[in-house]
Amino acid sequence: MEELSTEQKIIAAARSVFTKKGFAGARTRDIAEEAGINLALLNYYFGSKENLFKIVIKEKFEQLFGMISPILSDESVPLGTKIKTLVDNYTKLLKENEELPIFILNELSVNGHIFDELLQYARQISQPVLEKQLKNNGMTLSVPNFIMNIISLTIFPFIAKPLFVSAGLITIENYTDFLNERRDNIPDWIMKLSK
Amino acid sequence: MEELSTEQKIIAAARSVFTKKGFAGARTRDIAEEAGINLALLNYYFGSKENLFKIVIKEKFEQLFGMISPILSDESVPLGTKIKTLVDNYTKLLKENEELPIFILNELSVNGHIFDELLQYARQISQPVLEKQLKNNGMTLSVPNFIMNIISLTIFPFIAKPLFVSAGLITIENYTDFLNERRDNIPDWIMKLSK
DNA sequence: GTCTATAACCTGATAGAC
DNA sequence: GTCTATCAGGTTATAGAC
Repeated sequence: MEELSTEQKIIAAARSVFTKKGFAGARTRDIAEEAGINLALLNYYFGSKENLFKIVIKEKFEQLFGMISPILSDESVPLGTKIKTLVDNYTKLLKENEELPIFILNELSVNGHIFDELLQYARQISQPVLEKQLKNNGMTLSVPNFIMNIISLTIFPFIAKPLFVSAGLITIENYTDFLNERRDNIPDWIMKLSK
Repeated sequence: MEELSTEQKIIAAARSVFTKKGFAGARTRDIAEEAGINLALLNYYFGSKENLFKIVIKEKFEQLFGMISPILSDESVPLGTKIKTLVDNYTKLLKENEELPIFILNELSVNGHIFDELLQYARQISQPVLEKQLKNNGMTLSVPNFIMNIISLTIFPFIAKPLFVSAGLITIENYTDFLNERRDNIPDWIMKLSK
């Protein structure tokens, strides 16, 4: 077990605080404290709150959306496998990072300008491969709808957790089971509603 | 056209600023300015930023989630009509209030404690009516999955708009058409994947 | 009720010692 | 590199005149 460098300790703390509180709600003091270092040191290494934030948001954005294009664009993988891989990977990722989607999507909505550089170099999803596969499987759905359906059904239940729990629809103890059950069902659902 | 009272002008401005920036990112100065009044007056009427926020968040929460239970609980309405009503109402509401879902869901995640009182009195969704209707329609899906599927497919596309646009999947000009097309398709999709 | 002025506090960032 | 101390600026909230 290796000790983290000071720089890495700060980034780790920044990940934790920023994803929980958002940019505006996070305080550099809290990050410093969680990193076990002094506030001055944070500025020594990263110069400003915004610089540190950009490092974290870039990382998290990539973590959340970086997998879509590689998985969907591979021509040699059958459509059914792609769906299953995407749903499985997201469910695993989000179980371990519950605040991730709401963090990214909220910052995208509130501080969209911070993403300008980031999105400029973002992999654009290539549609022709998927289009062909959908057609070959006798499916009439458009590619954007196909992708939207997968990630809506998979990601939204994580975002809506506090709501569903408080509405009495699912208990907090059963929520993981609920998500696992959905993970196993979504691929079939997607095939059904793509025809 | 009636003039708004000062109190109402402040609330209107608070709605606008809070939903765009979130609690932490919003400044009372901006709210006062947008209301066309002085900062002191805001505190004269509402005492604190948090008090004003509670009024707005309660209103918005109700606007976003208040419709679910009344629509779904009415025993005399056929299942297909319920789905269509829910999807239509949400699409209309969110077209006019794009930041609404991310605002509520983010505050729920970041400042959950503010909702404590609010959720205490929240209508719990009664499941027996829906359960019966699902069964009578030969459907095997559980009620929580049924509700989750409807609101995932309907609400998430609004939240994911900046993402889909920047990924080059849909242009900003075509997004409204995309949402309208989905609104018309989702009821069929829901029926399909509930069997 | 509404304003100006200011208090009280908080937060990001820096100076300077070690 | 790391710390303590502090600055500079911003933000919420209030005092007090009108």
